Amino acid sequence: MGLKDSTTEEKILEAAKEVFMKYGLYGARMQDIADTAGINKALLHYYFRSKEKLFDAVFDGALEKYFSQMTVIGEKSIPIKERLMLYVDNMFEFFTEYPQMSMFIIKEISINPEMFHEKVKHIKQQKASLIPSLEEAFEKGELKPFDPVIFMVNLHSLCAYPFLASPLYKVILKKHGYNWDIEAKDQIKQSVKEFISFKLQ
Amino acid sequence: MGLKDSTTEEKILEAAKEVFMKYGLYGARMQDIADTAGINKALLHYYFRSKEKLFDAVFDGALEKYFSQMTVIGEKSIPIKERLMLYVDNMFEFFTEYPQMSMFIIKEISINPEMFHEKVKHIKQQKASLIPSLEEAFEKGELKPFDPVIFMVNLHSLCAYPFLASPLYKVILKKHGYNWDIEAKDQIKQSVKEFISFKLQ
DNA sequence: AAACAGTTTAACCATATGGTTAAACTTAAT
DNA sequence: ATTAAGTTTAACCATATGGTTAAACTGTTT
Repeated sequence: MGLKDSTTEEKILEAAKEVFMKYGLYGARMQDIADTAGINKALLHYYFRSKEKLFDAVFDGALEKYFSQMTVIGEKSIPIKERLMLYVDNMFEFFTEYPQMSMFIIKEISINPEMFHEKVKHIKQQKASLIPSLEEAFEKGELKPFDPVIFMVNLHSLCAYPFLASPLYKVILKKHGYNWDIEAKDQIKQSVKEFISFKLQ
Repeated sequence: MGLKDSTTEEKILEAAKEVFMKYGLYGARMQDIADTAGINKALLHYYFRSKEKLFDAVFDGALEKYFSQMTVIGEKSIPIKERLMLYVDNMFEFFTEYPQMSMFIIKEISINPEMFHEKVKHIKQQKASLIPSLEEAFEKGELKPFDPVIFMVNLHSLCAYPFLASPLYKVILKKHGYNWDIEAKDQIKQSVKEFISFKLQ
């Protein structure tokens, strides 16, 4: 089996990403993927034995990329507040590049949680997290203590939701005279930083 | 055509809600809906002419319920800060009752934005919003001024995302010793209130 | 050039899918 | 009891769907 970067295999994976991310495992059609890749439908089965296997390749790739991103936490030498700001920058950059990724992952997990339970075991256990750094900062008195896990939930909410809901916001914000792609996204990033600055004062 | 509350029609709508919310328009199967409702597949077409019509009934209902909820903004006599806290309570209550609704609406809009553009015209234009009340509070000097639209985006992020991502959080928070259904949800609500309190000081 | 392995295609196959139809059933009005 | 209208069902239909197969094509090795 050609594990090398066959152009065909790449084309298939690219097309599969596009179609699976839009319609999900159930909603996606193999013919649609083949058409998008510009190849014969039988080739899909030649490179990936079945729809499920092809989906797994796409989903595993997404999961890996997503959790890698979420564990980019910067140098420990940098002050925690600055690291949090960089974290916000990273998240906005990531979600700008992959706006559908959160939706895809969350939706597929909600349809088939068992599968995720299986996969989460294979993901490198408990990767780097900002939580220990926050706790350290509490001890050193650099930050007023609060629950770091709940804080990270809030932080992710502020960063991820605008992208998740961007199909909605593109319509709604326009009514208020904002353009999502041009200014709104950056204004929101700025406001997230202000929001957490208040909390960190 | 029986527009009265026929038990069969209700059963169909209930089942359709369940299946469409889980799999979306493309992914849902009419047979699945019929089985869930415990009726014959042909009955679906008797009450709703086609899959699309049935979907529309479900989606329109969801859209109506969603936008109604988002425009419950409380009495103008109540101070703005209290009204915002009540707004948070309302959102958490709403998302607890309909945890899949945000995902459903956003996902379907992202697949078919044109349809949403059509429907949004029929929704009562520009329903009640907290934004004018915020602006009024700025003028009266009750609040330090900030962009009220962007603030509402942040507020919705903080409230909606935890529910959207709950399939993920149910797994991830468990690793940190939190149980989503028992305490985490309430702790997050509390933290959202603190978060916006900082901003409003 | 012959042999060979890897790749691609067209033609299939069985089943699933959205939808239709005509007949059977139910219920209330005459 | 008969009629009529609304409701429900089983049996179909055409097409879409995931998947298979055997043959054809391509490039490399001998």
